[in-house]
Amino acid sequence: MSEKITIYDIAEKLNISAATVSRALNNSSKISATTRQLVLEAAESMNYKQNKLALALKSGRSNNIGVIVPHINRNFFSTIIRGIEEELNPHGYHVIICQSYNDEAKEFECISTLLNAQVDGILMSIASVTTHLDQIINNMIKKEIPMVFFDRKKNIEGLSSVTINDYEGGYQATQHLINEGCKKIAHLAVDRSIEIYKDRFNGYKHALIDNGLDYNDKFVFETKSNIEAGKEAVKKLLKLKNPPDAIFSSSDWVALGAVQELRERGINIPEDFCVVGFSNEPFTKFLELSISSVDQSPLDMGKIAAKVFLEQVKEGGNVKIEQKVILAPKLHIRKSSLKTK
Amino acid sequence: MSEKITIYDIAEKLNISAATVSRALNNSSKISATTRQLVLEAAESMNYKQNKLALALKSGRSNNIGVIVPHINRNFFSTIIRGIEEELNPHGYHVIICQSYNDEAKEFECISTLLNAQVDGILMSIASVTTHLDQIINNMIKKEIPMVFFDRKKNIEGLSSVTINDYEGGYQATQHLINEGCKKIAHLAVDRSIEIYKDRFNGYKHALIDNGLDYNDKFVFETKSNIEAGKEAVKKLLKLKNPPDAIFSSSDWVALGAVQELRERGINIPEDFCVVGFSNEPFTKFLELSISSVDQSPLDMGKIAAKVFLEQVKEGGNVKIEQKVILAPKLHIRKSSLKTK
DNA sequence: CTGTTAGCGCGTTCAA
DNA sequence: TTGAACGCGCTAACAG
Repeated sequence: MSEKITIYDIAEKLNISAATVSRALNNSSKISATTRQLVLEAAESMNYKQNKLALALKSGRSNNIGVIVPHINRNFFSTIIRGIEEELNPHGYHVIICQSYNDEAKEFECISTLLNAQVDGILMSIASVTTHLDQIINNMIKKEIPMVFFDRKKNIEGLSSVTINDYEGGYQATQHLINEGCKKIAHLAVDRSIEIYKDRFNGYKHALIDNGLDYNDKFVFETKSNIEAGKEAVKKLLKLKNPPDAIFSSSDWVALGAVQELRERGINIPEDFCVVGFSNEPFTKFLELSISSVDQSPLDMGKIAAKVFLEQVKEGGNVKIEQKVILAPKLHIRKSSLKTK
Repeated sequence: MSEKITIYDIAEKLNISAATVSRALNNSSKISATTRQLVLEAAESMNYKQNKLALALKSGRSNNIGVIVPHINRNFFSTIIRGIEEELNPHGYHVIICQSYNDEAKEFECISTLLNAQVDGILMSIASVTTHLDQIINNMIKKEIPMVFFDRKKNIEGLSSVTINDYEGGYQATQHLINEGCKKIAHLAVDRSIEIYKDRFNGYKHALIDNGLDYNDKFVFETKSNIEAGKEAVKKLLKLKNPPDAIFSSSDWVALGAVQELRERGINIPEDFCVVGFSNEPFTKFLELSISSVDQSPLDMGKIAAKVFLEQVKEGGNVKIEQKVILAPKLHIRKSSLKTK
């Protein structure tokens, strides 16, 4: 009864050709209103569903687009994905998600997988700076499969990206700590071979310099992006002869770990030590000791990345548009860094 | 150079037929070792990639499976998805994710979308109890497209599900509160038309009865699953003539809102009021006032759901296997409900 | 306005 | 062991 219904089935029933059915279904102009009506009704009653696969095979387009993120279970990334979906679904695109787990090899697999699945484009946040990526991206450019980076990008000619101004974010966070009276500000940087973390670090560094404070190598660590890493970093920092009185962390999770370790040692926040994180993960807000953090407006980032992709395909691949959208970061000041004035 | 390479291209190069190329690539037995070797080398050098779309059109299988969850940005669901991926990727399946946003109509769209995309199966957690679902699921059964429920299921003959024992979870949480000396335990239930919430409620109710405590309708609210709803619920509960001294919430987010509201009003937790949540979201653990919660082992749930799906397709649709896997919940006791003895 | 034909890329008959 | 032909379901080109 509900076996696969094709346009041939409905053509047969109506004693017309499959092509006519196709035209009726696709709102072609070259068809009479009556037959169109007939076809539509028949299709409805027979519970016809278009086979997207055949369409994809025919058109060379799958209407699927791939999204690659390091981790799906970070609010930042899941929110970006929501933004992408909200923008793309109305245009008939579906989103296939892969996780790179910040692993180069896994990321390579993700791209291959998606390309095998014949996606019409890839929106991604890179796991790391890899040379492998170069050749695969060259292939994509030749095949005219758009790739759009969000958040973590690579600078590749012809490819668009949507990022925030991470330098500015790092600068704002550090300036805020300085304004609060912190003199010895440490920085926990994650992996500075990735542009965003490098930029945040540079923002931090230049804010120090611009304010006449010393930049100190010993105050900067690269860590994993998790709670434990934050705890470890604090342990190391407090062992220094002249320990810091504040931390600007490029990761909220690291910031959280730092806060936990500091409190465990009886250090008062924010009176004796201030902490600022990055990403504005929801938990930073609802902790009793809420953590200041830099918001990256992930929903907008996702939506804009999707829009950039749509413009790319709209141009039919003839016009190469390379957009570099840079969003403004927004520092949310909370208890962890706000000394009562 | 890297235009689309088909088996015809490599057939032409080798002066053989496309069929032979196909055979070589698919490890057919009916081919000589030499030609196979030749084909494999040529394919490699020409950077041939199989067109999965054509394969899917031909075989009727896409190697994509759809996953539908209410929200992607809940750690519980994103972890389930990770479990599904970890289990399914090695078998060549890719995962397409859709969000139903707990909306019936949207959920209906998700299923249609996925079926249109010719997925080989759907793993889902339902948004609500809908009659629409029945007919669409009947179609899937006829078409022999497996559907597996996880967490939020519907009881439909022939369909498998992976859930936890929510009744037991509710019972454990409530028993724990009773053991801590709480006498008047309220329950925040989300939507009891959904089985899991009904079961948790029943576990709560029977724990009360089994311990000789009164069950009181006025102590049970249905709320949305967010922080604000928790705050509102507490406001209402505290207005009662004889207010409760504990809350068992079916949602961690609601529990968090409740805790926030209670503390805002200067009520001591856990001394004067205990709170237990459900889902074991990460934040429950790292709050300074950590919240007790019932863990649902989402990673296992995802993996098992995937395994159930794999067994289903392995049987080739001939054998109907209906599995109802029920995992054990695990209560994690934290500060919000542990009175110092 | 409608029908016929062809082809998207693949696997799988049926012959040879 | 290999090749030619076909069909999966659809749309686009060309006729009529």
